[in-house]
Amino acid sequence: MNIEPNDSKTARPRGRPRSFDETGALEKATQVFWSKGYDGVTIDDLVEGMGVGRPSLYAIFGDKRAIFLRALKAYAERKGAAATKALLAPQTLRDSIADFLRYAVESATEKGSARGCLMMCVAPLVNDAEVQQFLQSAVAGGAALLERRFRDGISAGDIPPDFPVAVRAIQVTDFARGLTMRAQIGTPRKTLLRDAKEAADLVLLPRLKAVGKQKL
Amino acid sequence: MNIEPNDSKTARPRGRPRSFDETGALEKATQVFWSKGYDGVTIDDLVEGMGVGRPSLYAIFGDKRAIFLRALKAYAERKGAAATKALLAPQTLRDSIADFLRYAVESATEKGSARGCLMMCVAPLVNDAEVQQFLQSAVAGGAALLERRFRDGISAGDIPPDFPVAVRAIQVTDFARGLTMRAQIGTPRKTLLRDAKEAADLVLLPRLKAVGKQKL
DNA sequence: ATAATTTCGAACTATTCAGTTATATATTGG
DNA sequence: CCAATATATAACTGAATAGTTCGAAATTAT
Repeated sequence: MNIEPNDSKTARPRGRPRSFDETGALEKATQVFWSKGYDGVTIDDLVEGMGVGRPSLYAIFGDKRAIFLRALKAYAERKGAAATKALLAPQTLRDSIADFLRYAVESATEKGSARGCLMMCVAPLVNDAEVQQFLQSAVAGGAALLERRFRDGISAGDIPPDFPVAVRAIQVTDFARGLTMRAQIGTPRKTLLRDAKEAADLVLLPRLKAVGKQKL
Repeated sequence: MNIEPNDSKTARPRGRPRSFDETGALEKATQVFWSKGYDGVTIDDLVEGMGVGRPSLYAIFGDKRAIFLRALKAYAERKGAAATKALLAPQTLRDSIADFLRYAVESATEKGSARGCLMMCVAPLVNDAEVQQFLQSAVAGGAALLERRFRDGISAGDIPPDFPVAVRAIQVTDFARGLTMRAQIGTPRKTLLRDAKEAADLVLLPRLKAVGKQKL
């Protein structure tokens, strides 16, 4: 049983060829963890879901923790790249923020995949220092990216120079988290897309002048 | 070993008295689930954490699922009552919203307890129809409560009559979710309290007039 | 062809875990 | 004090689980 397309260039290694693709197996592992949660996953779940035999799984990927870490990092890289693309595409600030949140909703409500998000809904419950540290830096990175986009918006004149970029960047990420969490518990995509749009509108509102704020 | 205060009135049942308090044991179960996640908890964890012997645990509470359901419902009632209190206390709308979000942050960063929230961070991962349904109604209830508070704010003149109450109510809950999730992954309470304050400010901003909105 | 190398498939082992059972203990009622 | 009742403690049982071992299979190098 040899599945490999064997892309010409790569000199084939010596022994029996693998019956699976390493990257593909990791993506399948992501789905397994995503749908069952870290602690809910057994090695047998991974064996079945990844299509990799038990001994190969241990030899090539290591134990559950190691598999999760690799899956998480690969997942974060994919999602991060997509989010960055949505955010930094040449368009108005409003469209960038709206696209960012829309992407969050869409990927959290994709058909064929578990709902929610591996990084927001699953990984935070993993009781492991390296996972937690990775999450912290991912969160910080996302906020930093958004802040940068807001600053570009000031340069472009889309928002006033006194726009509170740091605060609003965090607020966008909090909205993304809230929307994603609701996706996980079954809120329909349509509802979330509407809410994402409203959220984008809200975070783009400029500060009220002091006199107006007093009234509240 | 008899711990019961035995509050006079209650006629004592016949056999050997229990060495634990049922409500207290459930609160301890909440802590166990909260800190380890549903799937991460074993019966032995509950036996140790609740201070209830194994056979008594099965006889009185049932299996893990039953314990979780009772713990979740009791927890939701406590938190819901506290949030309602913060929200409906006689004060300005701004203070109500700010208190609501502040309470969310404080209870998600309490010392001695796991960080985050049983309903937002743990329960969504439980693969059980009754749990999911309970969460959905809890989410809807929270949003309805906030919407009511916003409407009262219109009556009181705190916000204009065209204030988008439904949208903003959902946005407050999304912020609460985002803040809670960040609490779980270790964001300091101080940071979150600041962000909660900013979030309250943001959701109270009135809609921009059409002419202003065009510019963005 | 044959040897060397790598993976695959299936079975094995020790451990952990859920749920139960048996016996001892504490209490009420007569 | 003795019977009845309810809980506590400890040990037991069968199933699930993690990680390993071993022979068969597929491939390359000679």
